[in-house]
Amino acid sequence: MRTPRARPPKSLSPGRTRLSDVARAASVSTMTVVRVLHEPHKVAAATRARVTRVLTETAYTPDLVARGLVSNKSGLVAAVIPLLTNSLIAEIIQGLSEALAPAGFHLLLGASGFSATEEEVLVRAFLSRRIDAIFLTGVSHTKETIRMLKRAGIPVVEGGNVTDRPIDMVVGYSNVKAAAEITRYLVKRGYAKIGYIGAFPQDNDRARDRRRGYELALARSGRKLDPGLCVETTLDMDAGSHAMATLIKRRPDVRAVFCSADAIAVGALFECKRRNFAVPERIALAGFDDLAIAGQVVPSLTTLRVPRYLIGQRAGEMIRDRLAGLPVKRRIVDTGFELVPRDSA
Amino acid sequence: MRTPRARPPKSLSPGRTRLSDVARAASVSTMTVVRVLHEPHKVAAATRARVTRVLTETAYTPDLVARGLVSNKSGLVAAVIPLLTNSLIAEIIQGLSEALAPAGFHLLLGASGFSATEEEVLVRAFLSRRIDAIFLTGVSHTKETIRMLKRAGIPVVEGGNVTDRPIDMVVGYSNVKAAAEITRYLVKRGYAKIGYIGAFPQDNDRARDRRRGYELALARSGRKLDPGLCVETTLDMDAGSHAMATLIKRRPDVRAVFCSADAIAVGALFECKRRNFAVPERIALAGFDDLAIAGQVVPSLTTLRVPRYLIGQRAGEMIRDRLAGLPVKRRIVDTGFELVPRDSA
DNA sequence: TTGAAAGCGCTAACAT
DNA sequence: ATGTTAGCGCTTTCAA
Repeated sequence: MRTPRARPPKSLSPGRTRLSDVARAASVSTMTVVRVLHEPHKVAAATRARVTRVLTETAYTPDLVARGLVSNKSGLVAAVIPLLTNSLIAEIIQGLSEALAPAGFHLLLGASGFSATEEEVLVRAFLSRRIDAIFLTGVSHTKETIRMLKRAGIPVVEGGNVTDRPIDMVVGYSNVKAAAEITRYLVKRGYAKIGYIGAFPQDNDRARDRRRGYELALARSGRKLDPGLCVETTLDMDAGSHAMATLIKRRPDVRAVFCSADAIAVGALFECKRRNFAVPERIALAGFDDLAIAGQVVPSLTTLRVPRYLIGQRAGEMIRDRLAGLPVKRRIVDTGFELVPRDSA
Repeated sequence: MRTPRARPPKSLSPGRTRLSDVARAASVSTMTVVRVLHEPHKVAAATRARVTRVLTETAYTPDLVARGLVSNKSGLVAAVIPLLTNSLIAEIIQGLSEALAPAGFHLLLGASGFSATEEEVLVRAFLSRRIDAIFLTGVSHTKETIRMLKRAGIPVVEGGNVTDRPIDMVVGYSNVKAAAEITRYLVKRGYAKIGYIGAFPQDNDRARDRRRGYELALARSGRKLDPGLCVETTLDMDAGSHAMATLIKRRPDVRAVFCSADAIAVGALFECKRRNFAVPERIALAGFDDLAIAGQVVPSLTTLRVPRYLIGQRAGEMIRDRLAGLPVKRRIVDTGFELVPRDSA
């Protein structure tokens, strides 16, 4: 038996058609098939027709892993977010996904659970996959994360906050300014004691900055800061209710509360309702994000509108343009925010 | 000049350390480095120490693309979902992600926008990446999607609904039964005209089945179906408000409404409030999902609790076990649901 | 215990 | 217009 040709599909992929399969079936070399795929005009019409037919017959789809190995481009964009169950973040990712999909990029998603070191682990792993670019939530990361990313030299977009010194690019708004603006609004309305309920600031620069903005606005208005008026908690509705209960117990004379997220504010609002504390007469409330629910609840929630979807979309566009070799005019995009005065304060 | 050795890093990856770099620095062959990485006990202690040192010094991380090419395993699990900005889905993905991450799998996410053909496009593309497994939302897919997946032979988990004939595995609950149960509850409470507001059923078997459950329960109770009592819309709070307005206008005598999602129900609830329609006295309302907001609104929302996070988590576990070669006892997991009677109906 | 060779599926560079 | 060669970075035989 002289069978150096009896190659039983050594590859583990059972049904997959390879370039070489197509080439053999069309009696051409693999390069000709590659050309039909990438530069069809360079192939004679007859040959092209034959190859194309085989291509469709065998339902050939390129192996993106092999292609990635040689081209050194994966077509993968990673996004590291703290938690997906958060309207703000989910919308950013939806925007990112929709901007990237038409350009042929796939999204690799990692949840860090509000941990900078976990973020670092994810970034390292994603770099091992030769990702073409990455989106990070927020602007504070471990030194090692930054080092790895700079060394990799890929486009990096930080999102949801702003900074003068981004790793590469950043798109978001100033959480400090936004929180200060809404706090100032409460001050102007004349509320005496203004409290704060926000998310834990640990590895969460957005939450940290919102609290800073609150403190800054109060200080500027000449008020004394009372840590007892501030409660930090997890970022959900039930936590908002509990935090409100805690705050009322601790400072019964609290007159207004700035909540660093609408989810928290809505929880706080309903806690007030259950206690028959009129809003805003007894306690005024302000939120942050302008979720759909904010406009629906009664009283409707005074809050701060931030362009969630847009942030993801712009981030995706910046990545897309950079990878296409186009110039990206601005590396720092401040999307701004908008105060939305409603009935709760 | 006799320099066949002057290889200026031909690879485009600038800083990346390769296996061969480590090998050279440690004066061993690449195979020895591979062994230190995968079967350290097979390497002499001294050699191992030397290699390990170089490994850390150079901060070597394996190239997962190259590894994937030869091992035919990518370490990638894909998830195709309709839309991320949906608490139900976001929580499923969060559960999936958390179950998969410890096992070292990365998540490739694709949004189909409630389109079966878009899902097909994504599945095809993901298969080109040699994904190890895939999660699909719902149980209805194009024939081609199913064909490709069966041919690929990878673990497939469909989630969020149930079926007797999954492509491979399925974890969810019966949307028909759940919707029927809550509708039956409304019937038992004695409400005369019971309406329905739900998401568009196009390429959305969960929505379709919920409407079926509603119709089934009404029919079984001997009631005549009135299409005028049913409104289909998009899946968000504002749409819920509008749909409620439409329904009230069309059937002013509607006495109760089953909303196929809490987001819709909450929108409907606030629409009733704005019209000073007492809930449940004038109109009773029931939702579906048991989002956090359902327990908070006043009146609290009667709804159906489904284990969102758990569905993703179980799906992840099934995938993990299958890829680890462990036997998966049940390919069809019915997580069930739970009626949550509250004040709105 | 260690290494040499071959090849995963594709593409860039160089022939013909 | 088409084909041949080499090689991406890793792992799997097979040898030494």
